[in-house]
Amino acid sequence: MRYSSFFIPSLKEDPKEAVLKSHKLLLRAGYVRQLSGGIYTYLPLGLKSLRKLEDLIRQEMNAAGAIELSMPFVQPLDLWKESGRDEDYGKELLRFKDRQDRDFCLAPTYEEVITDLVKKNVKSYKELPMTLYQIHLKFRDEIRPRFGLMRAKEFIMKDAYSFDADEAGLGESYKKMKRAYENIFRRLGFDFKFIKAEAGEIGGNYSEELMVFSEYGEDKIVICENCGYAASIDEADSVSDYRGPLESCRQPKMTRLFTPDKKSVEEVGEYLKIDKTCFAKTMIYESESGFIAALVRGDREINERKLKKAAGVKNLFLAKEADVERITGAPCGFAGPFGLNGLSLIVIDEEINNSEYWITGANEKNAHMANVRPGRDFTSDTVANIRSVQAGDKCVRCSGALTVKNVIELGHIFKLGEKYSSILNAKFLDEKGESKFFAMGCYGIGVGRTLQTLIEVFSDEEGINLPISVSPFAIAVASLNVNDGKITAVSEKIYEDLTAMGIDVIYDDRNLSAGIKLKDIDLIGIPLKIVVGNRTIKDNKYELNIKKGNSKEIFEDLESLYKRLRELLS
RNA sequence: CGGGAUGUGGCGCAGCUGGUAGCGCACCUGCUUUGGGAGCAGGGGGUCGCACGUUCAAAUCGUGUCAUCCCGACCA
Repeated sequence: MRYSSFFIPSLKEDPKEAVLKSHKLLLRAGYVRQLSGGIYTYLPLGLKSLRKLEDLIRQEMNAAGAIELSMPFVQPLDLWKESGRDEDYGKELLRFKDRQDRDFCLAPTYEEVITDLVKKNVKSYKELPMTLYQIHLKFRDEIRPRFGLMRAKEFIMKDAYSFDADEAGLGESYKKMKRAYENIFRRLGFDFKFIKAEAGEIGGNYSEELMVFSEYGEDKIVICENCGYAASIDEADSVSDYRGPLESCRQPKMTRLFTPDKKSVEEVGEYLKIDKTCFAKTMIYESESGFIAALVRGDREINERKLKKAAGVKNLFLAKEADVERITGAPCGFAGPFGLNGLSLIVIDEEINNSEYWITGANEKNAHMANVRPGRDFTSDTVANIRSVQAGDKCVRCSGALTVKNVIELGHIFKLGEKYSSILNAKFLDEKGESKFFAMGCYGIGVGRTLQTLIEVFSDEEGINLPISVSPFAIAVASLNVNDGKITAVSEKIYEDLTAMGIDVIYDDRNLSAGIKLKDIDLIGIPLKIVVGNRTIKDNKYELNIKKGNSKEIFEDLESLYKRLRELLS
């Protein structure tokens, strides 16, 4: 491909709408452009890279015995009403009507359609097991799309669905897919880990998320380096062996402390010169079944997912200031667990229950209370683990020190069991002639998100630095002066030779200064480049640059250069 | 949906105590240049997001609205 006849609108400066490094690079290197919030055009360069990534995924899916198909992006809403997920998905499901006034939606996922398809076309156990997949668009009307392709409303996903005769078969299909995922992400060069997860809207009884480690990941997981325990921050457990703060706090009754304008644990702790771990933080939440007070140790964060579970509620958010004032009788920042009005539940963390004395808010302005004792000075309805694990906490399995790491979720695999087959009445006949529901699994990879994560993980100061298997071109040939006949002749020959060798090459034949061309090639992420300039002609030697490691190799003749290239590309 | 911020040529920004819309880059023409974002000369391009209001006069002040981005709940 000649650069001059391709379309690569690169940007010299960082676009202001991008925050994440990978998002800036996607835009600067001319891979994508945003049309509207969460909706993107893949430019030619981004598309080339995407296609290579898709092919790599396809290879592993096919190798695992999965069969590719393509399902419609626009789906009749009736199917979603039948499965009941019409309501489950809520506003994320984008609905509209056709000209006959029939209801349709854009596919946020494809369980309904695939189940319907298999139900109508697979009748016997002899055809099982079967795994079908596609690499296709999905649309979820996200509340807040962000970070480029990381969370887009319209996005590309590889989704696979397995159908088995029974639970044991499902286990086998699931294992195969998991292995395929491991191959894919290993080939891409990622540092990743599977962790157990909640099933979310998709449902089912068992699921694991594939997490890639990255400093800028939106999710956090907890890991024990000692025994290999790993779980999402919302699921992770840690030992509650904390036993009480200060000796001086052990008093027969509560003591009032004057804390003028000191609201946060941070401020009060500093003012009183007392460690944050001596405090019990009281937070007031609002839920569909009323107001809830939740207590954790002062240095900890409440994990709202855990709290939801412990309180048995679906919707949970921090109460408004006015409500807090009404319930506690004091401004925000001075809440304590006693004498609260209009509360439906008090949930305390295990650590709070384990220890005997705490400092809490006094439920009056500018005051806190010391020597507050669970059971004596206040009661709780539920004791549970509602705190987020923090680094240094002890592992529940081996008591090793836990670490918390940022990750990006790129894949999610589920054992669905009979969830969809039973709702949609999808049955086959087994060897005894009995009618049975299919045992299903489903397996997703966010393909666009994976592309951006590759860029997030593999880039340098100059620009994108993708592995050759997914970079838009394998090699660039830069002619540094297109007005010089000799340079052009050599460049053209190399370009033609490489093309004849079947190498995916981009030939920078633009009539621009050398600096611009070299910068552009580095920015857009071409792993290898051959530079043809004055020196090439003068010394009659050929120069190959390797982006990874920023190294340079010189060759006496083209044959030895090509030989080296074949090596690098094999 | 709640909280915060920003909308000015293609991109990045200045102008915002009201009074002729500006800079850098990019773009077009010519000449010179070509090993890391070239030089000179000339040139084109903006109803200042949109609407209404205040005013003799609005990019500038007010109200509303839309869009984009950031923080939260959701998720590949």
